[in-house]
Parts: sequence; C-alpha cells; structure tokens
Amino acid sequence: MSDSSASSALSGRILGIGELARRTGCKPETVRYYEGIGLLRDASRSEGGQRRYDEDAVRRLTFIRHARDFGFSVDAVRELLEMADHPEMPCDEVDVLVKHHLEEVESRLQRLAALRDELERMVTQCAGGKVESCRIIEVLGDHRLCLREEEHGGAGDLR
Amino acid sequence: MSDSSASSALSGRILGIGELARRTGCKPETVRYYEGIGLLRDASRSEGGQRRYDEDAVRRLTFIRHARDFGFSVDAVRELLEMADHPEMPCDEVDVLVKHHLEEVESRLQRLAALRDELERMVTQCAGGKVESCRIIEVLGDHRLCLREEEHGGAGDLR
DNA sequence: ATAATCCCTGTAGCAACTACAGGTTCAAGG
DNA sequence: CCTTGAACCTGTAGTTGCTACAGGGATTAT
Repeated sequence: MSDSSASSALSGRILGIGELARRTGCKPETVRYYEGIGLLRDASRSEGGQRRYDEDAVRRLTFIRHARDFGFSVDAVRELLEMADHPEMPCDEVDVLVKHHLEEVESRLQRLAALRDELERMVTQCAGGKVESCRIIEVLGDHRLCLREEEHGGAGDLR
Repeated sequence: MSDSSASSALSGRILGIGELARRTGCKPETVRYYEGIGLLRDASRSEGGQRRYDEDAVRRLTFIRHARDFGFSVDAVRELLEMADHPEMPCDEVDVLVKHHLEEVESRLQRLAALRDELERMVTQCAGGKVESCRIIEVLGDHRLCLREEEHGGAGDLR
C-alpha cells in the first residue's frame, strides 16, 4: 500500500496461496477469485506454475478482506484500493465513499430494527395454541395486522 | 390459507399472472419462479396454456411475499406455508422458527451497529488531507486500529 | 382481420464467493 | 533418486432469490 518499496528485500518471505489465505483469513479459492476479478494483481509464479506471494500481497489482501468485512462491495473495495495506491492525492473521494456507505448502513439498521420490533410483537402475541389461532400465521397472511403499513421497508437487501 | 373452502364460488374472479402479480406486489417472473420452486402450486391453465388464478392464489402469494418481506428465507417460507396449511396442528414449530429468525435479526442488528460505530469513528477521525495521511485508509489497512479486534463479526451476511 | 397486449418456455445474468473434478507440482522422508 | 502426500492448478457449476431477456404463441379490442 503506502510503502511498496523496501519490502521484498527485507522481510522477503515467499508464500504459497494456502499460507497467504491462512494469514488473511480467507480461502485459496477466494484469493484466485480476487485475482480473477482484478482486485489482486496477477501473482508471479513458480517454475511449475504455482502462485507465489510476498508481504505486499499480504497487506493488499488484508486491506481487501478488511474492507469487505466493513461491508463495502467489491466495486467499492476496488475504488478504495485505487485510492490507497495513490497516496499523494486528496482523500475527499475516500470520505465520500465511506460516508455514503455509512448512510446505507444506517438505513439498513433502521429497517432491521423495525423488522425486529414487528417480529417481537408477533412472538409475544402468539398464545401458543393451534396454528389456526396462531397470531404469527395470521399476521403473515394479512398485511393489515402490521403496525407499519408500508411493507417493513420491503426488507430488500438488508446487508 | 385457513379458509380454502368457500372462495372460488363467492368472489370467483379469475386472474391472469400479470394481475396476480400486480395485486401482490411482485412480477410475473417471480410468480413463475415461485411455482417452479414449489412455493405456489402449479396453476390451472386456460385453453391456450396461460396460467389462471383465483383469490386463494392471491392469499397464498400475499402470505409468501409478506413472509419474505419479514426476511424469512424461501426455505423458511416453505415451512411456514406447510404449517399454515395444517391449522389443526399446534403452532410450536411456527414459534420456534420465528424466534430463531428473530434471534438472527437481533444478531445482525448488533453486528451492523458495531459496523456503524466503526465507520463513524473512521469518518470523524479523518482530517481530510491527502490519502497518505487518511485515517480511513489507514484503518482499512491495519486491523489493529479497530476498536473491536475480532473481525467486526466478519460482516458475513448481514441481511 | 389485425394490432396491441399479454403470456409462454427456456436460458442467462446479478453478488460474492464456494465446491468440486481431474490433473500437476512441491517438499520431505526413505 | 524416488516416492508419497499435501498443496496447488484450471475450469466449471452451485449457492440465494430473483430479474431480464429472446423468440415465440394467446387474448382482447378495434
């Protein structure tokens, strides 16, 4: 990332894909997938054609996994990487991207909270008899029994 | 659902797939999809082979859409439908399923809230200079800068 | 009769991986 | 040096829950 210079010389351990994966908390398949979609640059290869990695790759993949853990889409990660690769540029765009993501997370939070409330209401209202008198089934079958008329946010994509 | 008897006789309007879709807030493709995966039973057909629906289908599809809006997986909806189709049985299983879902929603809520906090922290800590000194990029690149050591819940599937 | 909708099937695509199958390479032990 | 077993390779298909065609046939209104 910010220091792509003196690294292969210093702590120059060379890793196979499995060890890289282990050290970054993902699977070899995922590493290959990231290479395939261009998040990781094409790895150098051993004589026999196996991928070889250095500490730079560990850093880059750590960044990627970390950003993904934060819920950023792969496209967003691509942009974040692009920015991280250009340290001299202003970080306005980083800010915008992250703030936008934050807004999305907040809206998901609200919808999810509304969902939880409705589910809780359903559960507490069920007396525990037969299905025919079950409040839960009733609520699911009849939209009018919900507190929030407008479809709970549609629940579409609450990630 | 609970009253599958006197309906086709009374308000016996017959619908095409488009109108059914409109009345339940989804698309014809989705209706066909639900039929394909067995959530909706195979529809009767017109002479020319087009699907024809009655009010029962409207109710069933409403139930499905509603359950999906509540965030239940298709498999869970399948089970809920199965239960709704047997009104004389006890509703314990419904309860279990919904409570389980509620727990999942609550855990997602917590992880999402932690995520939001971390994102907020990142945003407020960024002074707004160049990328090389951007706190956001820094945090993304270095796990140790997070408040919560263990990977924010992995963020895996926060739906 | 004819146009404008509707509807049909079947397939491919989205995100972001994961899971094989069937074959090759590597590193260590004998 | 040779063998074994683990790790690795490519390429394809599966996952979830739909959505979007393409290339036709059916229905309905004029």
